[in-house]
Amino acid sequence: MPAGQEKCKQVGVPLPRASAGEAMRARILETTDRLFYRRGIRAVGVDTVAAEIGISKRTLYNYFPSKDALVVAYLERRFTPIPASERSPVVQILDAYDRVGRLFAADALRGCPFVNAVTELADPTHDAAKIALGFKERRRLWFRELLVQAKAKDADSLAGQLAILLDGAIVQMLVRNDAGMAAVARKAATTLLAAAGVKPASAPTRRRAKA
Amino acid sequence: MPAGQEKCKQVGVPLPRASAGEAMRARILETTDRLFYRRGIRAVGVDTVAAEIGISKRTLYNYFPSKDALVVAYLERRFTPIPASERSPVVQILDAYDRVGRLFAADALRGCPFVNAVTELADPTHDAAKIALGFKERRRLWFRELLVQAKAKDADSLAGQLAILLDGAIVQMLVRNDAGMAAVARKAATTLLAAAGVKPASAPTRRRAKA
DNA sequence: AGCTACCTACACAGATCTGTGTAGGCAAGA
DNA sequence: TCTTGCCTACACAGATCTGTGTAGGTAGCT
Repeated sequence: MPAGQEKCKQVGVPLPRASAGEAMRARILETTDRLFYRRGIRAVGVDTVAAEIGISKRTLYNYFPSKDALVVAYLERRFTPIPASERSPVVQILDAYDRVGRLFAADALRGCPFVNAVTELADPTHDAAKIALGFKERRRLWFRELLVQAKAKDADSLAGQLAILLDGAIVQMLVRNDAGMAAVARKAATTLLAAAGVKPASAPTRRRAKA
Repeated sequence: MPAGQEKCKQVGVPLPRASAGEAMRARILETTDRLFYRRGIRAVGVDTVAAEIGISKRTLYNYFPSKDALVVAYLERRFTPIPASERSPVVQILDAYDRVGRLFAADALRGCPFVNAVTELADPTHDAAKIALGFKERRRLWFRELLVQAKAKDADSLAGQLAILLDGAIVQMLVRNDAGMAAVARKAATTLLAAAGVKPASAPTRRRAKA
């Protein structure tokens, strides 16, 4: 969905202002992400977003027709592709737990944005619910693919278990305000992997996580 | 915190209306619970609660001085003591996963009320955050006690892992709209228990969950 | 210079929310 | 009967929110 085009009415010009429109859109989404994620979607008004960016509310509504559209764009922007990795499947899986732990410790994690949106909006028919479902499903399939590569027994079920562990760790970090829950989940993941016949990378629990 | 007393100003009367006040308070909290939990705290106004009960907003504010107080009372009411059980520790633990699965299948579960409150209010200093933390900690300690009884290895760490699994299952049920995630978490719990030297009750995964 | 597209500032409609103020009804007990 | 306490109905203040309407400024392109 390219922005800045629907305004040009097919006049044939090579979209001279398209990049400017894209930049503005990016600025809006950056600030929206920060505010919606940190303070909550319902707690942040459109006025606040516009004021924080330094633009008028009118301009914001020129880029997004409604707050709902802004919410959807916010979640779609969070739905970034998983970067490919050269490392072993088991390391990639266990790294997922380390990553959320590090993010929380760096005060960059306030729960899962998709889960938060589902909770805040409380409307299963909202597009946000579909996006959240898509995100969870993609991660589960990613886990499953890695488990197949690692020749784990019952990769399908185990992928779901590992996904549950990851979401549980995020929730517990939020409520307990303790980044250590990520390591606890990681340890459980290690046990589950071992039970599925997958050997851990090096040491079973501890791993150097400098910075 | 007994209600209906602070109104009586110590005149010596044996609280003639105390029971009526208690009943009203209970009615308010029942409806509040249903609305806050199903539709969300921020989405439900005080007007809506009063109208649903069939009382005036003024009366509601006679029992609870603010919406925040109502939120706190709502969460405190959810913080019920864990009923003691005669059954084996392992069965009690695994039953926790079955229970959330059954509740979700019966459409009586829309995430964890404590986690939802933390997410919706987005304020770590709110009393709701403390109550939520207390709830999570109590359940972890309950798991730990049961694990000690079951002579599990490393009961302390395992209790945290099982708690993460339970919260993860609740989150995933909410987002995926699939009660089956409870059984997935249960299976992971069984694996973790087995790895800790604890034997499952009867069959390792399947369990008769009629009704 | 003139045109066009985008931007700002600002007001405003209309809805919603929390919390209070007031006047009066009604039932129980002295 | 009279008082007291609780309830209702209703209006309202004041804040907030989404979304729109309008007038005018400004920068780039022809």
